[in-house]
Formats: sequence, structure tokens, C-alpha cells
Amino acid sequence: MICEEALALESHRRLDTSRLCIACSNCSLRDLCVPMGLDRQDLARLDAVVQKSGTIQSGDHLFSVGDEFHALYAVRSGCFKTYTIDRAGREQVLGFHLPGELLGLDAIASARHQCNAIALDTASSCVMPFQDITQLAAQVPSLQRQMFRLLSENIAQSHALAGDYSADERLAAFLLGLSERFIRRGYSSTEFNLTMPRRDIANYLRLATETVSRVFNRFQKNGLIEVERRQIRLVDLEGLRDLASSALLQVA
Amino acid sequence: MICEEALALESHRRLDTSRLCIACSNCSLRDLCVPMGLDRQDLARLDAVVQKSGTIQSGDHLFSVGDEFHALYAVRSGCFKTYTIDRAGREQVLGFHLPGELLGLDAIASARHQCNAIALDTASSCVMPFQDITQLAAQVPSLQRQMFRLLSENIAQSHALAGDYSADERLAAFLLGLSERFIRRGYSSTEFNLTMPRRDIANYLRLATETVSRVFNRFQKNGLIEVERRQIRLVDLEGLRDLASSALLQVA
DNA sequence: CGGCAAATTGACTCCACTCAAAGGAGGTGG
DNA sequence: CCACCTCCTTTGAGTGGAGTCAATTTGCCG
Repeated sequence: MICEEALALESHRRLDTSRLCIACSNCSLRDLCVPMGLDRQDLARLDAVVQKSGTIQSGDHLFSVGDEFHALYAVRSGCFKTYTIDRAGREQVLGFHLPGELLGLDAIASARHQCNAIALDTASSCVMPFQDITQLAAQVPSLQRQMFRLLSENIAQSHALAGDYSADERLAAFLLGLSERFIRRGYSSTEFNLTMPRRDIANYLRLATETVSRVFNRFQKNGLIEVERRQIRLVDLEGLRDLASSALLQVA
Repeated sequence: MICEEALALESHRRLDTSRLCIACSNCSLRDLCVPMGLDRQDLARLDAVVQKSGTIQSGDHLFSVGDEFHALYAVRSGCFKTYTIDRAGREQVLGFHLPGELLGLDAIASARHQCNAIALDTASSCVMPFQDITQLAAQVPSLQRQMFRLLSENIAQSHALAGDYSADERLAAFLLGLSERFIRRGYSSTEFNLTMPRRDIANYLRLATETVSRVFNRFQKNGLIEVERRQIRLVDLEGLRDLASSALLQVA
């Protein structure tokens, strides 16, 4: 059966990636992710509980609203979008998630996932069984600290989007936020690819798709950016920072 | 000197409240707050690290942006507002906090407070030195679980306000959210006092003060609520729920 | 009673949305 | 390899919900 084949393939892939030494202890995202701050010994213990997912195709869900929560997911490669659908059927994009970032934190309290997570391109993730993580955290102070830190960071970030900002402010902040996150991952801070369609950016920032298009256009005319479809280059970082006046903003 | 008198009074009050057995182990907010899920023995250990603040006057700050983070605060009585001021000097209200709720969670990551917390009326709080809490959490699994739970809940809630909703939807959701939280605290779910001025409600919901006023007025005309200054009565809960169509909303 | 901040009310404005249509880009199948 | 389809993006025109500005009214407190 196809299903069995898929499972076999999946299993094969998992072994493969494990063998390819993609473990926390020598992961390039180590210092952005859960393992940050752990020493050699503790890293080994973390490695023992972290599992690797196979390849996730663009459009596949990592989890959906209502799913039983049993693990946190760390983005290993690719980009994910989290979103909800409200009673009226409207989608609300909650965030975009780059390698090293954690998904599922909002599900701990209720033991059920509160949002959907979908891959925006070919992606992969690490699976961190929450039970195991908490048990380990109780024994490894630096891991406990890091978990609290990650949760707290998430709360602090969500405040950034709370404000009542204009379309220009929001988009400038969004681009700068992405830029900031790309730097930390060793990519260019000024030239990158928008993995997400305009519609998702707009929805995330509470704007209409057309508004995003228009503002990008205006930014380009004003020499702030150069944009061609999904490819974007930040030309005038200072100018963008002036626009994104909000103090906190690390929006993205 | 007046200052010394105030301090003496403060100190006296602190002793008083301690003697009045306001400890986690017999606090009426026990099941909404940090102590939830702890057994008798563990509660005693928690009591040993939790300190009580004196009375906090309306308008006093519990902490401010940039303050060194060393403790979480649990609201014991009264109501707090958290807010930030952006680069352009605009205030952004992040939330209103009722007894049993935790303040300062966003400061864990950076070890500095990321927002200001101000009392909206006469209030008091419990001080929970974070160092002590984490140490205890490593030894008391149910406490660690509860801390993760509280942080996660906070993240899940902040998603509720993220959406792009109309003024009506937001205000209806806001009122229902307050109602929900009052129920859990043993107060009337349909009749309560808005501790915060219109300006703060408006800012929190990203509306103009005038809009809040007008919507309240319209809600009243439509028989959804009865409002008189800060005193409010929810007349038609179903009607409000229909308006607050967003699935998640526990906004407040 | 007077002074002040909070809240309300009305008139007008504007930013971003909606509606509509026309180009691209990329993928699929014949 | 091309034709076709679909989705994404852009652009234009017009609208409307909420904001701004301004003037009152109300309640509170010294």
C-alpha cells in the first residue's frame, strides 16, 4: 500500500538524517534554538530525546487546531506559517517561523494545538516530546532556563504586533524584523526571498493584499527597497527604521 | 518625615497581611494562579519564597521598562494595566490584569522589564523572586508544569487580539473576556465595574476613545448592554457572543 | 463653587478596504 | 513544446469605517 511505502520512506529518511549527524550538538542553529546554553554533556541528553521529522512538503501541515499536543516542533529548514480560522471562516496569520524557532508553545496550557502550522516551502523540523523536555529541564537547569526564556521571548514579541500602526510602519517593521532574523541565521540582512505570498503578509499585518502591493511599490519609488516578486532588497535600512518608529518592533 | 511615616505604615501593613494568613496555601485565588495543582507540602515550599507587597496606590508603577527583572508579580487585589511607549511617544496598552494573573512574564528572556505596569486602582501584589521559583520548579514537577502552563496561556491569549476585527467585534469580545474572568473570580459575570477609563480600553483595542463611546452607546440602544459611566451590565450575552465572532477571543 | 479630567456628541476627513480588471509566473497535460 | 489554467500580483476607481477635530456635558474632588 502507498501508505506503507510512505512510512517506510519516512523511516528511511529519519535514519538518514540522524546518520548525517543532524543532532542538536552539532546543529548550526544550536545557539538560536532550544540547545542554547547547554554544555556538551547536557546536549547529549537533549539529543537523546529530540527526534527528526522527514521532509515536509510545501502546503503540508505540521499540526492543526485541536490536535493533541505532545511535542514542540523546532523549524530545522524552510519556513512555516501559523494561523487560525475564526468562527466566521476568516483566516488570521499568527506568524512566520524560520529555522531555529519553536512551534506549538501556545498548546502547552490546554494540551491541544491552538493554531495550524503549515509549511510555506519544502521544510523539515525537529520533534521535541514535551514530556521528555520537561523531565530533562527539571534535571538540567540551563535547559529549564532556556525553555522559560523561549516562552518569554515569544510573549515579548507578540506585544510588538499589538500596536496600532499605519500600513507603512507595519511593513517597514516587518521587513526589518525579517532582516534581523536572517542576520542571526547567517544570511544576508539586506537581500532575501519572501517565502510567503502577499496575501499572507497582508493578513499577518492586518492589511489588504492590495495595500501591501501598493506600499512595496511606494517604498521602491522612495528608494527604500527594491522588490521583484518575492525577491527583495533593503536599500535604505535607516529610512526603514525611521518609518518603523515603534520602539519594540521586531515584527515578523 | 512623611517618607518615613509612609515606610512605617507600609511595613506595618505588610506584617498585617502576612499575619492575616494571606499565603498561597489559603489564598482564594489559589486555583487561578501559580499555586494551582500543588499539594499541601509543595504549597508550603512555595509560601516560603513568595513575598507580599504592601498596598499599591492607583497610579503607582509596579515596574517600568528597563527595570532589572528579578521577580514575577501576581496581582492579589485591584487591577493593573501594562503598557509601552513607542519611539514616537505613543502609548500602547498591552493588557489589563486581574487578581491571580501574573505580570512580568515578558521580562524573563531579557532580564529587563519590557513594559510598564501601573495600578488602575488601589491594589496589592505578590512578589515571586524568579530565581527561587525556577529552583523550586526544578524540584517540584507540578510547579514547573504550572509555570509552563501560565506562560503558554499567555501566548495563546495574545493571539486572540491579533486578528483584524471591527470595532463592534472587538468591544463585544472585550466585554465577554472580562465577564469570563470575573466569573472565575467569583464575581458577577454580567454586572461589573470597568476599572479602566475609555481611553485605555480604546488604546488596548486599537480604537479611538470616541469610537468606544459610540459603540457602547449603540450596544445600549440595541439592548446588548446597560452602561453608566464605569458601571456596566451585560444584558444580552448571546447577542454579544454573536458579535464577537472570532473563535478564540478571550480578549482582555 | 470652581477647576479639571473623563466622557459624549456632531461634523468632517482620510487611510485603507473593496470591487474590478488586467497582467505575469509557474505548473500541467495534451 | 505549446496551450491552458490557476494563482499571484499589480493597478485603478470609488467607498466606508473609524479617526480627527472641536465643542459640550458630566462627574469628581479640592
